[in-house]
Amino acid sequence: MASKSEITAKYIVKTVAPIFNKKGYVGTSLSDLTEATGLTKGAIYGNFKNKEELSLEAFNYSMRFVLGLIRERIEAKSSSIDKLKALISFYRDYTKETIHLGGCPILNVGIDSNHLNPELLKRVDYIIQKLEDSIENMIIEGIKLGEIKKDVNPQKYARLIFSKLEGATFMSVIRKDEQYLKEMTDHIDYTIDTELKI
Amino acid sequence: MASKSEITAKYIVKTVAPIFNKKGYVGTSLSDLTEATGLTKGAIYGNFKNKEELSLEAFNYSMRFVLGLIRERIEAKSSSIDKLKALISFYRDYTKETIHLGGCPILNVGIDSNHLNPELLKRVDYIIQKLEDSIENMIIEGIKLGEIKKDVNPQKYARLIFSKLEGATFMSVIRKDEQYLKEMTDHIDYTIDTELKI
DNA sequence: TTAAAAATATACCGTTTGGTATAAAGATAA
DNA sequence: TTATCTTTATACCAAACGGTATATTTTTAA
Repeated sequence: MASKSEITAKYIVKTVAPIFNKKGYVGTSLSDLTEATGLTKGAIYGNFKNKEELSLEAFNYSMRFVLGLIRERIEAKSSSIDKLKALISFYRDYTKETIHLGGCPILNVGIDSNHLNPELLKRVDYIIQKLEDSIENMIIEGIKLGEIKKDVNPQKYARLIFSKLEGATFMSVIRKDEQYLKEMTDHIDYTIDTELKI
Repeated sequence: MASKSEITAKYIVKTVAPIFNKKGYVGTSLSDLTEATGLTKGAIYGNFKNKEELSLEAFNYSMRFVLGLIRERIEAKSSSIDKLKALISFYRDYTKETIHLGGCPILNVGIDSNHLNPELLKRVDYIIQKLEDSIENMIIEGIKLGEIKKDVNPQKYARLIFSKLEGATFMSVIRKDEQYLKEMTDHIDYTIDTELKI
């Protein structure tokens, strides 16, 4: 059975995750956190060492959420091409899927931590690597199973796809225009059909 | 003749631009600014209304710098395809070109201002639109002059190209790996040759 | 039901924040 | 050289910052 503080800790993380994601680490004050949670500093500092630890947990929470959605979509598919396209399809509605988080945590926390919080940046780097590896492995698997052309460079292709997705996400989020993600995901789908598929 | 305060104002903007770009608006304190400039609050507030105005001027300065470099490269070329490729080529070394600014101001200030500073965000939006229009016009010109296929959608293509460039920039900056920008610019060059060029 | 333990609230700390009023210094023109 | 005007430095302000010690409440287990 979960203790009281475990429940509180989870509640805090869930509640403050969108705030850290939107306002950034320095932009988020303790009073933002107490106001949003309805708790006091005592409750927060009883469950977390300091603001930095909480912000790291908040990022982890946001990423678990996003990665969970991605995993769901991918695991529902069997072939490599379908898995790849399921990932792309997820990003087609990415702004809607992550609106309650306040945008893409990779983008937000990546930029936010780049010159201010090396530990958080390391975590972002790790997550990106993980996602890229996942794309790369889909392609490798596709080649093995004869679904994808042998001369495709899996790592290079994974990097390109992920960069494109993040770029379109940035544009859609900043400009409040889904068109960027729509067109980019269509474009990636097209290249999968023409350049990857056998 | 430039007055004393005009020179000082320019010096301040130039000096603080990389700080705002790296640390963001809230992450940059007045003491950061006095320390970097060697001036006092009196000098700064004698030349700028407040921190917000200065941060806007800092972003404008950074963008003038970047746009100036781009313009240089593009104006050296005559054909539309060459202009397009000059822009792409600029982004190939984008991290090096903007390292003293502390990364891409569009990316940094875009994310930073998105949930905290609507006015700055509007300015970022305007700059993006301007750059996209510039790409779009190159393509339109290319179609007119018979260099680029007629069935290409200039606006759509401009959005795709710019999103790709920003995405790769993000990845290269965050992961400290030029490979993303190298591969992406190669890829865009390739699509120009295969999809645009007649 | 009660005593111990755990979790939360309150009250406070020194420091830093953005900003300003005023004093001092520097430039300018007569 | 002097008086005026502009620019910068100094000294100060209230408010907000992250964080902590302690008091109070709530949960837990006997």
